[in-house]
Amino acid sequence: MTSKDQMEQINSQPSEEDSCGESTNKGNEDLKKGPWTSAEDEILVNYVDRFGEGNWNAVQKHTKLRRCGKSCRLRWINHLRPNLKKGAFTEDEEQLIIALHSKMGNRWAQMAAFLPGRTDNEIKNYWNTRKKRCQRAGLPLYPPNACHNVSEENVQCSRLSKYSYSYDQPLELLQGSFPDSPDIISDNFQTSYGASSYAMPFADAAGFGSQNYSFANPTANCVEQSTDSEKFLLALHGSVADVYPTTKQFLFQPSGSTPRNCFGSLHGADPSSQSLAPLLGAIPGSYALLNDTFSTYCPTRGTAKLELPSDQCVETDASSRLSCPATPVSVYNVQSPSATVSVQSNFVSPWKSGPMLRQAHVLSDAEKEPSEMSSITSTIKPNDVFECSGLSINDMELYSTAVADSYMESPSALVSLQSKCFPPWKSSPVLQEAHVLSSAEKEPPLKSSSVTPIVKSSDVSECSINGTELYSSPVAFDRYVKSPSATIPFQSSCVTPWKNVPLRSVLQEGHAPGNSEAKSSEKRSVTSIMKPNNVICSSGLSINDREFNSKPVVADTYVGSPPATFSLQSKYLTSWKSDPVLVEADAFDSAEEEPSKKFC
DNA sequence: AAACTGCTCAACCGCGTTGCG
DNA sequence: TCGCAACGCGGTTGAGCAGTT
Repeated sequence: MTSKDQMEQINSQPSEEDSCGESTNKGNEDLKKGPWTSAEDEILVNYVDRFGEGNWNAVQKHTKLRRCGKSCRLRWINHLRPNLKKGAFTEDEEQLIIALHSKMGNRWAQMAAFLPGRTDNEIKNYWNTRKKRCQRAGLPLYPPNACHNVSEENVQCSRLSKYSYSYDQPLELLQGSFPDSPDIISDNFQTSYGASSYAMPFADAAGFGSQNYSFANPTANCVEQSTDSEKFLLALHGSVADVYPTTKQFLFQPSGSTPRNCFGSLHGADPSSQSLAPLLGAIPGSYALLNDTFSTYCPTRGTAKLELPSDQCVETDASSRLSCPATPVSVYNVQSPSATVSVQSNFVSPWKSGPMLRQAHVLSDAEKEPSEMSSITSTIKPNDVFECSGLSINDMELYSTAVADSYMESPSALVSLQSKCFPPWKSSPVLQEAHVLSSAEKEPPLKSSSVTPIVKSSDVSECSINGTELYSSPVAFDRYVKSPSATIPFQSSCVTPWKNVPLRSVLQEGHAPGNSEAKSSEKRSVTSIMKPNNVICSSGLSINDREFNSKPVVADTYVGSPPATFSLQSKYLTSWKSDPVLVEADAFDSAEEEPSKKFC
C-alpha cells in the first residue's frame, strides 16, 4: 500500500472530532492534555515518518496516541520536527527579533520565517519576556529616540483595522519598509517609500549597544539612484564599511512567501565588497539587516491595504505608489553582448501572488495566454542590478529590483533594459526602461547539471546537509511534470558570502506518479559547493500562485576546500516513490576565502 | 529549609482562514 | 454559495525551575 493509499484510507475514515480547541468532545473524554512524554513523542514521530505531516486528527485513529490533532500538530511543529534549533537565542537572533518586531509587530509566525529552526512560539515567548523585562526596568522596547513605539492597543488596532494608522511618528519611520513576509505578501498594502535612516541606540537589556539602523529604500529612490548608481553603491558601502566594520549582512526572505530567492544571514562577507550592493538591491521582498545598518525593501502589491506592525507608521498618501520587488533575473538566450536577450523577471503581479517568471514559464508550457507573463528584454551584465520601475498596472505601479545572475558573453557590454509587461487587460506590452546600477562582475563557471525530475502536487521537501545542518521548511510542488523526462528548473538559491549569485539546482531522477514503489518519503540531494554561512533557499517553482514555501537554509559545515562538493540532501515527501530524488545544484568553482564566522 | 517571586516555555484555547464537497 | 473540517496563528495559561528573601 502506498503512502498515498494510506493517507486516502485515513482520510476516508470518518472524522469523529474536531481539534481539541473546538472539540465537541464527542468521544474525546480520553484525550490527554498536558506535557508530552517521550513515548508519545516517539509515536508521533513514527506517525509522521510514515504518513507525513498533516492529517493530524488522523494520528489518534492510527496510533495509540490519545492526543487531539491540534496538540499533535503543535508538538510536531514546536518540538519534534527536524532541524529545530534548541537553546537560547543568539545575540544575532535577538537583534533580529527586535528588528523584525519593530517592522512586523506580533506576527510571530512571519518572524519565525526569518529565523531558521526557531518557532513562532519561541519568538513569542522571548518577546513577551523581553517586554515584561523592559517594562519593569522602564526601558523602551525599541530605541527611545525612535519615538514610534506604540502600545499594545495600537498593535491590536493596527491588526483589526488595516487602515488605522497613527501619524504621530517620525517621517523616517513612516518611510521605513516592511520586510517581505508571507502575510504581507498576501495582504495587499500600500505605502510610500523613501530612503530613510534614523539612529536607534539600543541600550536595553538585550545587549544592544548604540547602533544606527538606517532604512534605505532603493526602490523609492530608484530614479535618483539609478541615475547615479555608483553614488548609491558607494553610500551603501560606506555606511557599512566605514562606520561599522563588523557589519553582518542579513538578507531575508520569509519562508512562507512565494518562491523567490531567499537569503539568510551572511557572515564573513566583506562589507566593502561590491558584491553586497547587488544583494542589497536585488532581493525582492527582502531587507538587508546589517548589524548597524538596516536596509529594507518594502514589497507591496495589489490594492492598498496595509497591516501595520506595532510601531510602524505608513504614509497613506494617496499618491504613494505600490512597489513590487523582483527577484534575481535569469538571463536566457544570450546571443551577443549587444544583442537582445530574453530575461525572465520574477515580478510579482498584483493579480498573482507568485512570481511572473515561473508562472510565465508554466503558462507558456501550457500554451496559455501570456496574461501574467512579465519579460524583460535587455542586454545586461552579470550582477548588474536593475531597478525596474513604473510598471503601472491598473493604478498600481510596480517597482522592482533585480539582479542578473547569469554571465553574459561580454561582461563589458552595456545595455538598456526594457521590461515588457503583459497584463491581462492589455494587448500590448508595457515597455519600461531600467537602470543598470553596477558594473559587471564575471560570474564563476557553473557546473552543469542534468535533471529529470518528477514532482507532484503536494510534494514536500526539506533540506538538510548531513542530516542536521540545513534548516528549511518544506517546499511544496503543486504540479505534475508531465513526463519523467521533463525538467523542472527547481532553483535552490544559494547566496554565499563571497557571491551574490544564487546557486541553481534542479531536481533529478524523477519517477512518474503512480509508481507502485510509492512510499511516504523520499530524499533528494543537492550537490554543490558550499561553505559555512552559505544560505540556501529552496525557491522552486510556483505554479499556482503560492504553493511554494521555503525558508532560508543555512549551511554551517565548511567543505574542506572551496571547490569541493558536498551532498545536500532534502527529505522529499512524495506519494509515489521511495527512492531518493537527486537534485544536483550548479556549483561554483570559485575559491574565495573561507568565511570567518558561523551564523548558525 | 521554606516561602516567595520571577522567569521560561510548553501547551492550550479561541478565532480566522482555507480548502473542499 | 454554503457548511464543514482542517489548519494556522496569536493570545493566554500554568507548571516547573531558579534565584532571592
